[in-house]
Amino acid sequence: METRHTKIGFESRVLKIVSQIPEGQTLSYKDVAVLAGSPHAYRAVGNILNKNYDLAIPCHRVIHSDGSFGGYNRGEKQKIKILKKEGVEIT
DNA sequence: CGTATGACGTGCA
DNA sequence: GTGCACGCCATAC
Repeated sequence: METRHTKIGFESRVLKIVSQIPEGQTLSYKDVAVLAGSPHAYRAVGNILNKNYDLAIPCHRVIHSDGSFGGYNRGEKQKIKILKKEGVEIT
C-alpha cells in the first residue's frame, strides 16, 4: 500500500483506480467510490470522470451498479462498442 | 461560506 | 418493466 495517508484530491484517487481497471473488467461508480475510500461518493465519482476528459482513463469500463451504461466523452455508442470488444457481457 | 450542479443509487407508483 | 423523485458526496463559482 502506498502511503494513502497523504490527503490528495478525491479525483486523483478515482482517476487512479479507474486507470487501473483491467481489460474486460467493469466497475460501477459505487465500486470506484468504495475503492476510493468514500462508498457514498459515487456522485462525485461521476462528476470527476465527466470533468476529466482523459483518454488515459478507461472510463468506458465504469458503468452503473445495475449494469447500465453511464455516459462517455467519446459517445455512448463508442463505449458500448469498446466494452463488447473487451468481452464484457451487456445485459 | 453558501448555493448550484452532476457520466449515480435506491425506492416507490 | 418503466419512469419519477429524493438523497448522497465532491467540486466549482
